[in-house]
Amino acid sequence: MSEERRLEVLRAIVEDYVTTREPVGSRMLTERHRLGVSPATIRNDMAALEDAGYIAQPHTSAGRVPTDAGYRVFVDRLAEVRPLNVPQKRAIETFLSEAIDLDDVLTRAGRLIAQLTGQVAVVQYPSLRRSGLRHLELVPVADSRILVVVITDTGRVEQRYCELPVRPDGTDAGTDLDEGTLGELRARFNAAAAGKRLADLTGVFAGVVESVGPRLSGVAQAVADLVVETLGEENEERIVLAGTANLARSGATFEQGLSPVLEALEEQVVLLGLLTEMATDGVGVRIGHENRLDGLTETSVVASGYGSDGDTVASLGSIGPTRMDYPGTIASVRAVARYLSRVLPN
Amino acid sequence: MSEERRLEVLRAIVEDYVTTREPVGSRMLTERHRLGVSPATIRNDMAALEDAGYIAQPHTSAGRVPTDAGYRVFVDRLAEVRPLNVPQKRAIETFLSEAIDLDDVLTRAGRLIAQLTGQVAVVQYPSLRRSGLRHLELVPVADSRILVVVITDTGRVEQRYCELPVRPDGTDAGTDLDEGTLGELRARFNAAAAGKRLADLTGVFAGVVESVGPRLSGVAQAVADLVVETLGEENEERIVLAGTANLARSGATFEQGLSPVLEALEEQVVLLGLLTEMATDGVGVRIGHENRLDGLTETSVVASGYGSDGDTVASLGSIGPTRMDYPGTIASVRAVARYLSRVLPN
DNA sequence: AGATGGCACTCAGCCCTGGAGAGTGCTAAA
DNA sequence: TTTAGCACTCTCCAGGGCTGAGTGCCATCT
Repeated sequence: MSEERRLEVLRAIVEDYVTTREPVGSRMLTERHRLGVSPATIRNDMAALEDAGYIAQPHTSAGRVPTDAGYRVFVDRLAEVRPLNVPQKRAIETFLSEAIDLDDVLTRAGRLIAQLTGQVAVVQYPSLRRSGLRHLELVPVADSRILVVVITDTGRVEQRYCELPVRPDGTDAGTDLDEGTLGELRARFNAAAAGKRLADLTGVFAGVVESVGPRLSGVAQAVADLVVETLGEENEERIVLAGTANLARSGATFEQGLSPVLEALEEQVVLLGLLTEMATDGVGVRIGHENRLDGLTETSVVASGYGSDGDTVASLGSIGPTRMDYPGTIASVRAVARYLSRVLPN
Repeated sequence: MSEERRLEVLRAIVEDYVTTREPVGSRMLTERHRLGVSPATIRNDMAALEDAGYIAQPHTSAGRVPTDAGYRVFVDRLAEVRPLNVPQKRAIETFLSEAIDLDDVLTRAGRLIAQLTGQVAVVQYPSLRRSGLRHLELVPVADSRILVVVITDTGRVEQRYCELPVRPDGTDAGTDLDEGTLGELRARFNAAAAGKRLADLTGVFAGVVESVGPRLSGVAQAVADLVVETLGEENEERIVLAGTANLARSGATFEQGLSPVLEALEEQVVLLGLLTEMATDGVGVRIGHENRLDGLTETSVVASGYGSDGDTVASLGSIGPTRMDYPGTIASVRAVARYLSRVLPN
């Protein structure tokens, strides 16, 4: 009972099951693949594979279905990478290059992956950690709050409301913040901080806060804190989803129904955790229960990091039923990640 | 056969059907509502209501189900507004006031509506049309493109890539755009345009383009065009979705399955059209086929405009099966719209 | 020892049937 | 105009029998 043939049988089972969505039996297998042996032999191999935990039967006298472990072996040892064809590559390139801003690039990347894989796409916004500060803008909004807009040199724009501290004497710090004063504050900040990286900012800002005098120092400090926090590492919090409808359309049927899946997808924080956890160089695959997340135990996640100059600033990926076309999905995710890395500013 | 009782029967049918999700028959009706007449009488009324097109039977000898027209009558003439209770109002207020920026406010508003109604929430980003320009920032990204960031006085931030025109002599306009030159351009734009409204900008910008000299005028013109376009009316294009999972969870079952619905929800452009179309003062309701959109013929949309100083700058709403709790949904949507209007800057 | 053919067994899926239950429409009477 | 009664219709469900796909095991062949 040769080891290679057994793996060959496993591959055949996975491939057939992915395309037909039906448990696959020994006869079908011999008919559709040139394995060179009879159904009875296959049955013996299947029994061994079942003992090893790679396949299972939904019920007695049904065909076999790959288990999570089976898919894992398939992905790690059996799947051949299948590069995209030229028209597909073209499509990616032109579609991404038509984007008008960062939001648009990421949205398009999401749609692209969703369309290529026929599954749900997830795209994480690039981290701000490595960015430098380009410009700071302060906009009065109400007496007690101003809007702080941070523009980084990677072209990312972040905005935050800043609650102004109350002065010791009880008056709102913002009440006498007229255009002029705010303008001066803005000018000082910009003069001091332009081009600086996050690591240096704290020191630079301290200087600014000192220089503005006691009347404004509270406000200045609040703004400085907010900017540092914004550029800090906790803030990689936005993601783009696309292709949710594919879940329902594909007829993918989940034991629990698809509401737990949809719920998991709405938990952006958790999704983010998953993505960052998987962000290595190259494409990573999480199969079924390998995702600890409750709603995603019947799905697989194929994710890849991306980033301009080789180092990963964020991740993107595709989520679908464990019974998915792994080689195709991996190829698509990788291709989009690469093009995205090339297109991104810096 | 009194007209009032007939309407009363219609109301009872709608209410029962919404709660039980089962076709409602004459006996049930007499048992659960104090109508003071026998089932037989109800049957006569029901026959009349059916002739009028307000109710229908899924099959002979099943109970009756309201039609789109029936819901319409219910909403227009029979539904009593049911204001939210105090804890709910509190929840809205505190949850919205915790938001850290505009994105966050709208995301939270979406979640709120989704949770209150148990349906899908849609929130449109405020229009830029009435905003004034507060600041313009130019960031070099590549030789042939720069990033233009527009900050409005309502606290909205928009970013766009700007493709630089090629000079007559064939050289890229961006090649010699160093920091200094770009800084000068930026300063000129800001000095001239700060505080101006869209209507006045075209003229102001023309002056700037003139003043920068022939070497930069191409670039300046490109930037000016882009800004005007960005603030122009075609650009109210973003929306937030929330609660998609509710669709599946609610067990709402659609004839066509829910993929057409999910697809419709992904068509942001179309959704936007729907929302703006419905944006009047007060809450508007579109029932079933009243939405022309293919995927939404089995759903109803409850939407309301919102905006700071009384005039509507955008809309938000809730989408669910035609068999929804209209009074509750209307109350929730209206409440969130009002609080949002109050909280929004300006 | 490994591969094969044969055979008995299991079980989901399908169709058919009959009965129960819910609800209607109609008619005649109050 | 309302009501009671009655016949009729139709869905839903459970039971029963059949079919087909697939397995596991055993004896046999190479």
